[in-house]
Amino acid sequence: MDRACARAASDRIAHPPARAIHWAGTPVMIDPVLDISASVRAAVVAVLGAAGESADLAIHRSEHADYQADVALAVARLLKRPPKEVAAAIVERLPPSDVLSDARVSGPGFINLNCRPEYLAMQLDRMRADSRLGIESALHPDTTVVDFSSPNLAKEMHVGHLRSTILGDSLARILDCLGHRVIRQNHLGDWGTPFGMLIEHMLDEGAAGNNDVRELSAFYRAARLKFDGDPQFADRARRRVVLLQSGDPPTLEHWRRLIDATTSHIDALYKQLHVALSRDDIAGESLYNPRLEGIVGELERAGLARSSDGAVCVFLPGFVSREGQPLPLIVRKQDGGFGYAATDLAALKHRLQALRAHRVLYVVGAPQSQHFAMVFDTARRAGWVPEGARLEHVAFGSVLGQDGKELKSRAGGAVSLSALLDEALLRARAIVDERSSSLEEGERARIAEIVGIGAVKYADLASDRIRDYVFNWSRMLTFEGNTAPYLMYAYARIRSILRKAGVDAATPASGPAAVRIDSPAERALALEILQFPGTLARVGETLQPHRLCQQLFRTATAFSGFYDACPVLNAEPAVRSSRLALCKLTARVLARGLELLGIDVPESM
RNA sequence: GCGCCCGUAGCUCAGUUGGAUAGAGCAUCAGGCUUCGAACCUGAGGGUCGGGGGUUCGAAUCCCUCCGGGCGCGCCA
Repeated sequence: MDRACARAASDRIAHPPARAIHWAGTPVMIDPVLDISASVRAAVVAVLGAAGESADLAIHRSEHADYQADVALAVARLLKRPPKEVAAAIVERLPPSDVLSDARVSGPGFINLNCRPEYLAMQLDRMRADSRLGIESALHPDTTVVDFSSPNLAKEMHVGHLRSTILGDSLARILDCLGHRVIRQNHLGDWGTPFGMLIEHMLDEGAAGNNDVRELSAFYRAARLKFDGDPQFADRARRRVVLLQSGDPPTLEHWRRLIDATTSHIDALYKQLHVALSRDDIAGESLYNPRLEGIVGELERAGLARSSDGAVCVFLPGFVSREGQPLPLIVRKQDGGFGYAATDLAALKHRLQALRAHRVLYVVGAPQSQHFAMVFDTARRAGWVPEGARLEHVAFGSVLGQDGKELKSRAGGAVSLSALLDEALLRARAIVDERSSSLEEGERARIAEIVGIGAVKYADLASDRIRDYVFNWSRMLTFEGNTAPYLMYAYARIRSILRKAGVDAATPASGPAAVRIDSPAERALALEILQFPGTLARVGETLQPHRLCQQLFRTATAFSGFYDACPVLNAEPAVRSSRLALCKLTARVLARGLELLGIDVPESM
């Protein structure tokens, strides 16, 4: 288990376990590992003495029991006794418990642990009564900056932006849910040499079209061709950059027109994608322009940066170039202009000092890992990074085509994001029309939107982000296995049951304990549901939303098994109300989990 | 050349930071709808975890080495 849970577990030895449910954001310890740890810890201390206080209990889910503890194997060597004997001694010393029904030694020294059904039911009831579903709020909330999406000015968003946008949105939601103060930063690429080129081309052509970014994209390509082929134009473009950077009013006016066109384009896409990014979150490269001079000066005075071949560079130990020479981080170019290293350094300093961030996340592709390693290292050496602050490059793999080669926008082969989403909607609509032909037109359209967008996002989030991603329609829109539609279908079936039973779906439960755990299918579902808060806490540390996807998939699978084995509506009254409560709790977990991934759920489909 | 990442079933992927016989989905085969939604469920076959060493009671996981693939490595961002 994660560090937070381990800490909470040891607290429970010192203080009597609080059984009361706490409301309004105070921690509700749901995860059975916490209570199991307390019992096992007591037994281990009884066997080992003080050394047992710090021993790793290694409690986790098991195929052979509800949970297993591997602590005996780990500590056997310290005691110079056979692991099986140590395990038996620990089992012997387990205190009487309302948590565990049985514990036995197995294999070379594993301790298999089963929970009492009444205990699982009680934990579920506590979770049901909690509007936060047992998700603990961080005891020491961090201010966390999440830098993600980062489209470019005057260019259409394409598949290459998809991962950063979706991953960043999900991580921001999750960290926010865990009680941290999240500051979203959309590092819009709105500054640099391309804009001199664009504005110069605008002036040549008399206009830059209207506010349609698709036109602007063509405009961009035309300007680029001219820039590459016409040295005189290239010179004018470079001079225009200087005018832009020095704040020349007519130049700025044209630049703002580009900004307006771009923001209306990306706003529409964010809305369609259900990504929580607004204009207020835009902190583009231009924002840092006035500070670049000062940043470079500061680095020079600190002895970190020095002149090299006419540029100003930071040289860091451990970074070596192709020729074996020290590898520079170029903060100021030969021509006096500032590169993206300077901008990133200024942005980082701003986030640490003005925004007072404890944690800064960069949701940016893996190819830039060396760049960020150098930027972070420089910031530390400059003394900008407070003790304990974390700078993390949340790296992800490249988007590849079917041929396994990287999709590159400059090659002209990149699929535009809006075209991609349009196709996702069309394909989802065809499936919904076929499967849910009895529903009305408007209803089918709404479902197709939820399913289509959700499928695309989930396909991206469900695989480990560090791996390369092969862009593949059938992968995105296959509705089987670990996919959004599978989870949505489980949710829709629950909602159907709840509608028939007249149960309100969204609100926390009130009243006395109602859940009973009798059958194996109920137990399996209960154990998955109770994993939810701990999984979220873990994702908050590892920044791997695919672990949340995995957990939701296991929960939905367990529900399908339960659905198959356990009739709800026709069961006898006590069983019926218990199973209804289990259904409703499952629905809330699925809906909340998907919400944290930025994905909507349909009430029917 | 140096550095980082990846390599797991025919395909697409997990593997809870070192634990039991390496798990899912797709595909294949065999079953299950007069009962809450079959976009579902149950079962079967399918593996030298890229190769080889090492550490360990115990390795897909940690270390070394080799092979294969990708990316980065001075003025684009």
